[in-house]
Formats: sequence, C-alpha cells, structure tokens
Amino acid sequence: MIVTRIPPSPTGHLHIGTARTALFNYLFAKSQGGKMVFRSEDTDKARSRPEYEEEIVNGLRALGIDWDNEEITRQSERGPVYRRYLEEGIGKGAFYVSREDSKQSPGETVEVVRLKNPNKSITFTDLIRGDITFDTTELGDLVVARSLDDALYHFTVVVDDQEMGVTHVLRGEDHISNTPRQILIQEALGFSRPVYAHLPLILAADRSKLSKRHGAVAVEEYLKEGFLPAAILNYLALLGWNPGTDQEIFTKEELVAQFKIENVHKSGAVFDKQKFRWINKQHLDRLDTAEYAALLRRHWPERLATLPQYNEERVDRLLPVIRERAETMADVRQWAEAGEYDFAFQTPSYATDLLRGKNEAPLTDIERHFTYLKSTLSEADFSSPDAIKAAIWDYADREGRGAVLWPLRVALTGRERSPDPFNSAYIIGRDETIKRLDDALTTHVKMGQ
RNA sequence: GGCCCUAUCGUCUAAUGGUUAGGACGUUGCCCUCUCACGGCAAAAAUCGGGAUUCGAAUUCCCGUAGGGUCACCA
Repeated sequence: MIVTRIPPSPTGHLHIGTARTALFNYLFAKSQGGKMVFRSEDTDKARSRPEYEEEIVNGLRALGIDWDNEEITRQSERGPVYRRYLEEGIGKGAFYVSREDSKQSPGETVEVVRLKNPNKSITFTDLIRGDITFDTTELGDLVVARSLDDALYHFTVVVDDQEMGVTHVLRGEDHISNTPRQILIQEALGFSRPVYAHLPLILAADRSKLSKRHGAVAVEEYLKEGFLPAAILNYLALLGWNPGTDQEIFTKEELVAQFKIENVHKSGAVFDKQKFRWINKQHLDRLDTAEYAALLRRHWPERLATLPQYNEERVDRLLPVIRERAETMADVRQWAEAGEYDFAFQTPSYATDLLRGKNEAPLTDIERHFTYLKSTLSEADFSSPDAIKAAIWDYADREGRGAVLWPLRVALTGRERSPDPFNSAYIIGRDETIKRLDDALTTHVKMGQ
C-alpha cells in the first residue's frame, strides 16, 4: 500500500507551496488507493508555534485535503524514539559523538552526534526527473543531532518516514539536495529507501521561489479574499500538472480520478493571479443560487445594511447583477465599498449634467420621456428585468435608445456606470422606480427650466 | 563559486521523430450594447543558441547560454 506524507513545519502560515505539495501527495495517494499521513515537524522549539500548526491543519481541511492518521504525529513528542535510534546507530559505529564548540551558544562545549560519512556516490531514482547522482563526500560528517535528546531535521525525517511506513516522498524541488543526506542516514540505520518525487517549485513573476516578499503566499489570505477552496485546489493542481486534455476546471474528485504522476512537470511554474481569478470565476459560476447568496452575505460590507431601503429581497434581486461580473468576493466588497450598489438601498443624488448625458440632452426631452415612462411603468409587469425591458423597449427604440435609457438609468442609479436600467428598476421595484423618476423631474428638470 | 535541477507564445501548458507547433489566461480588434460589465467572434504572440544522429528533430545526444534550487548544531 502506498503511503505518502505531508510534513509541514509549524513555523509560519500555510504557504500555498505547502498546500500544493500536500495536494499532490493527497492526489497521488488517493488515486492509487493509498494513504497520506500528517506529521508536524516541530523540532525547532524556538520557531515552532501551536497557532501555526492549527492554522495549517485548518487551512488544509478547508481546502478539502485530509489525512489518514487520527492523531497528528509531532516530532517534539518523539524524543525518546530518536534517542533510541541514535544510540543504536552509535552502537553500530554508524554515528559518533563529537565534543566541540556549540554553534548555538558559542563558548559552550557540547557533544553533538555526527554521521560517519562513507564518502560514496549515491544515485536515486526520482519519479519525475529520473536518476540523480550525488557525491556525498562534500557533505562531510554531517551533524544529525545536537545531543542524544535533540535530533535534527534530517534524522527525524528518516526515522519518522520509516516508522510511519511512508513509501513515497513527494516534496518540493528545493529538497533534492537534501535527499542524499537522508539516504546516508537511512543506510546507516539499515532502513529501506522510499520512492522520491521532487515537484517543481511555484515561482513568482521574476521566476524566483515564491515567498512573502512577492505578496500573498498564505492560503488563509486567499480564503479571506474570497477565493473558493475548490478554486484554490484547482489552480494549485494546474501548477505543474495537467491531465493531457483541454479540461481546466476540476472538482477534487475529478482531480483524484485523473491525476497521474507522469503528467507532473519538471520545470517551475509562475503563479498567475489573473488565471487564478478566472479559475475562481468558473467555480463561482458552478454554484447554485443559494450557495452564492450565502457566500455573498459572508463578504457583504456591513455599511450596506445600514442604508435606509436595505432589505433582503433587494439583495436577492441584486445578486444576479453582481454575479455576472465578480471574479472573487473581494471584487464585490470593493465595488460595494465604492458605492456601486448604494442605489439599490437609497435614493441617489447626482448632478443635472449627468442626467443630460454626454449629448447634453434638452431637459424638455427628458421631461417628455419621463412622463411617458412613469405612466407606462406604473402599469408594467415588474416580475423580471426582461418584462420591464419589454414594456419600454419599443418606445426607447423609437425615440432613440440613448436619449431614453441613459437618463432613465441615471435617475434610478445616480451613476455614470451602473447596471442597466431594466435590472435597476427591477431591483428597486415599481414604487421606488416611479418615485425616482418624480425626483428627477422635480429636482433637476423643473428646477433647470 | 561547488553541487544539483530546468529550458515551447508575456503566463499555465499540449504535441513522447513527420502537426499550418494546439488549447487556456492575459492583450488587441470587431460584434452585442444607454454606461460599466458579461457574452460571442477574430487576431497578434513560442520551440534559448550551436553542433551531432536521422530521409526527417520542439522531441534523442553533446557543448554552450540563461534561469532556478541548495550548500546550518533551520526545516
């Protein structure tokens, strides 16, 4: 049985690179009927924090990446296990205790444990890159533990992978050079060698390893920005992998069904926010209305609810208009905060010039159109934007669409750019539509004459 | 610098010896259109360079070049 692992170090937020590695381990294991285990690599006491472990666990779960060990393995709790293997290795002569100056606290003398390097050439087969050979001589007698009770990363990884039955190690390309060290330790301990697969890195626009200085790298930040977990998963999967078909939008299940390690790339992939946003829109489009409404309300700026005409019915009518444009919930929030949707919940105010438009339509024309529209709309079918459109389209077409529709839209929304007048009228309802036409007439047309 | 990895449109990628080098994002143009969007159609846009093998190379090999990763008593 295939067993993969996801071994984050809880020294920071859940990095999208970590999430991507976790995803590939998950997809590889699940697509082969195997398992994935989670291990917290918290041996660095100074930098590891429980909050980070919690954020990583929650973030991965939010994305739908779960693991098969009930209890998370924590390296900080396995000191005795490492000590046992250390002592065993020293007994066999594979490691030795070395008395030297401490690098951690200079001036002190400590007894570190070093590997007795056999100085050989090691070749391992990488599932993605083929055979890779290193001469380990340059590694020297590497330190594997600060003391018998304080094993270091390479040692703990090797011991835990062995004890947890890990068969396949899928990790970032930045670990390639770590592999020969770990193989040396495995061989010193008499362990078997797992299969390795080094994934291409996620790159920033400048093609260097994506890091904090390039902007948002934490999964949490994208979740907050309103990216859907399914979209994050989808986009991450496409960075370095593709199914060999033109399909680009996937559910998690489709990913599991189609994932093949042979289709994983060798070269790094630049993280492209634009494409990510587009992917998110595709997933947004696949939500049903109730799901979308719930999502929208979670990201809705509170200020809108304080507007005088705010009610849920209008929000529901506004939803399709928002939905057709928004690529992320952050877009919606931004537009809402810029006042683009205020018209739905309060009477707009605007300049007469805006009402007249670029062509500086005579106010007498606007008065004539509005008088007609008022009487027509007071009897029109308001059950849908299309019905409203049907009621006034012929008139607008005859009189000049721009001449009729532009001032109508401005009277209803007060904005240079807004949803179309049919949707706008539908959102605010018949009474409010008539009222706003009246307002336009008294405030702008009559005053201006 | 040593070691290691990589190299197809700006970006993500398809094509595993024979294609007008395909698709997607983005960009540009056109259509739709009262505005902003959405949508539809179209266009521009790539095999890093040089050798070798071969009837034939994006694809195999070699040499360059470029980019990246890594060189801890961090993980």
